[in-house]
Amino acid sequence: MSHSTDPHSLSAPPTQDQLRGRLGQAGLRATRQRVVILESLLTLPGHPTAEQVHRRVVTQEPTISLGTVYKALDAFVAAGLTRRVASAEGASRRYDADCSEHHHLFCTNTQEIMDYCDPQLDHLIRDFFAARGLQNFQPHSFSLHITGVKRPD
Amino acid sequence: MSHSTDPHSLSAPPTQDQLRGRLGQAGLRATRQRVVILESLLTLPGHPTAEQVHRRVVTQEPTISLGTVYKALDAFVAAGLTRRVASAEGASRRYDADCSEHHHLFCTNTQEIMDYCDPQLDHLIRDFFAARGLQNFQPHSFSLHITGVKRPD
DNA sequence: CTCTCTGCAAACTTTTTGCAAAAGT
DNA sequence: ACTTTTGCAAAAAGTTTGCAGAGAG
Repeated sequence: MSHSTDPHSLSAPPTQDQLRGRLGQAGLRATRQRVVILESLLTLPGHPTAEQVHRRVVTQEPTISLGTVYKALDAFVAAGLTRRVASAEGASRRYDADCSEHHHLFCTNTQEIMDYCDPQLDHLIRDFFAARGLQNFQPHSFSLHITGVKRPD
Repeated sequence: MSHSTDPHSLSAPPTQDQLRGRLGQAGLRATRQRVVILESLLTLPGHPTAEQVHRRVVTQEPTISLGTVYKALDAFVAAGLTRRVASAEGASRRYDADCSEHHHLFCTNTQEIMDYCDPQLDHLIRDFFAARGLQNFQPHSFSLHITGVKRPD
């Protein structure tokens, strides 16, 4: 993607300590379970469901329960570490470790949801609404949902 | 909303015949149930859940079952009469009778989802992507999700 | 040591499915 | 008449909750 950044593929995988740090900063206890859950969220492609996070996480922490994943994800969302992404076709809830403003590419073939960051686009949209104004609505944030098909690279 | 049009409030309520026509064109049999379901979708404010459609529809057709509402909505979506709207905070699926391209205003106070049509905005976005191009993605349609708060009129 | 978090299981909500009877074309 | 659709009820899928015991700070 020429002008976009993908938060999942940019940086080296976060260390245990970085993950613990993020949890601590958010006021959450850094349990083994939460560390692997947060790690999964950061490394799993797209916007996984609780189920997908659980499947990934049981390989590292075999006794972890799906309920714990739900509770941890709720805690992350409440703490602002993570956000819920409206799921594309009404399936399960999806979570995104990236809280910065970004947009989504939704592929109708593979059902994948990819992040798309583009400050220039953000700027364009903000300017548009700054100039135009909505009569009875005060916009706060924008997220563009782009439907289409992934091209073979 | 100064420059937008709301498909739910624009026109006079559709007649039975118009509803039947729409169903027929879509290749669906015009049963009593489907007529009232489609009517509810068109007149209900926002983007109702199957549950909400059912609650509305049982007043006119008391024996209609929730399962029928689900099946009818699925049929509408398959036929292109209706589309699913990604629900805001992971609640139930929501449906929208309007298939034309439009955007959504989501109020964080009332949890309402309002339609927002703006050809100028569409144009702006299309131009932007026409000029820029995405490397491995062929965009097809765009929908802007605007989060904010409703202002008292 | 204290308080939060986990694991488990049960409850709940939402959606899907199967099938016989009813209704539409 | 022929098929699709309905209604019902049961099952599946997804999510939440309560509580006793384990683990973090």
